[in-house]
Amino acid sequence: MEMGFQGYESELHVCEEGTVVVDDVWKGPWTDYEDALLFDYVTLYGEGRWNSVAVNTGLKRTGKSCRLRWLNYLRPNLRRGNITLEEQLMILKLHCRWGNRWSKIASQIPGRTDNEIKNYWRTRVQKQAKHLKCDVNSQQFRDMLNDVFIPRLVEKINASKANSGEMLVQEASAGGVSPESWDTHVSPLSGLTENTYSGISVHDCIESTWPEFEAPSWYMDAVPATTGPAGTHFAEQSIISHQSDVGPDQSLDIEAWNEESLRLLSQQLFEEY
DNA sequence: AAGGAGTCCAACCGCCACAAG
DNA sequence: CCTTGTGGCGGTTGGACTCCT
Repeated sequence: MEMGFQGYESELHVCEEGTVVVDDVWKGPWTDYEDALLFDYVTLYGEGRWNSVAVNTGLKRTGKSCRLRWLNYLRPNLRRGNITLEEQLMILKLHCRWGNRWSKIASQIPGRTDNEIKNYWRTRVQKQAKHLKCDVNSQQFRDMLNDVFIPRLVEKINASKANSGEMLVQEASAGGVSPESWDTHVSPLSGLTENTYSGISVHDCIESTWPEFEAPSWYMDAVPATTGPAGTHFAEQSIISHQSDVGPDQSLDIEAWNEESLRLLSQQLFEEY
């Protein structure tokens, strides 16, 4: 063995099922041994110099592969499980600001990886756009996010907070339309036509593909379920360019992360708009 | 029960930026 | 400057899993 990382000299010699060897480099799923080896090494010597990690441990993986495995799977403080409502809210808001800059978005959501957020966006959010037959990067879809999805998320979060007696998250000021103000925001956005959505009911779309966004009563009242958003009213607003960086990063200390800090960060995000 | 469709996610790929020589 | 090595990032893919008919 090349530079045997102590304790593992005799273990890394069998290529497990599913692993492919190309030019003496293993590809495919990581084995428990590889994980343990990488974890122990990085814990001992720290992150960085990933090609050295591969060489010094004897792992037949590329440095890139080691880095990815560490960041997306082995790194401590990774948060597992479903994306919470608060996290969904932050993803939507931060994507409005930064676009597909997944690592930057991930840096604001402790415990989540850029890969997770990217996957979430593709499987959940892009699906919405697809069902609505509009481009996920289009102004129309961003308006939908800001006017329908985000306010609804805030509503859901507040409902759950209210039940537990916690402080409420501020109503989205990012163009969010309250039930009371709905009729006063008569400003149909250009492009929001019957044709754009091909007659698909936004409500039906949301219901079928994104259950968390169970439509609130004010939305149901305003949007005819059979015709979709055409002819309905959306608050006119300026969408902050996803290219524009606003203020310094406000990363949280991962070590100190908890539900409360995430909630506070969510509030900060609203106040910035 | 079977198999086809849809979903999710880990892992890889290609490109780019940057630093060192 | 140019080349090379490395790390980081976003996009894509393939397989496992779940759901539906």
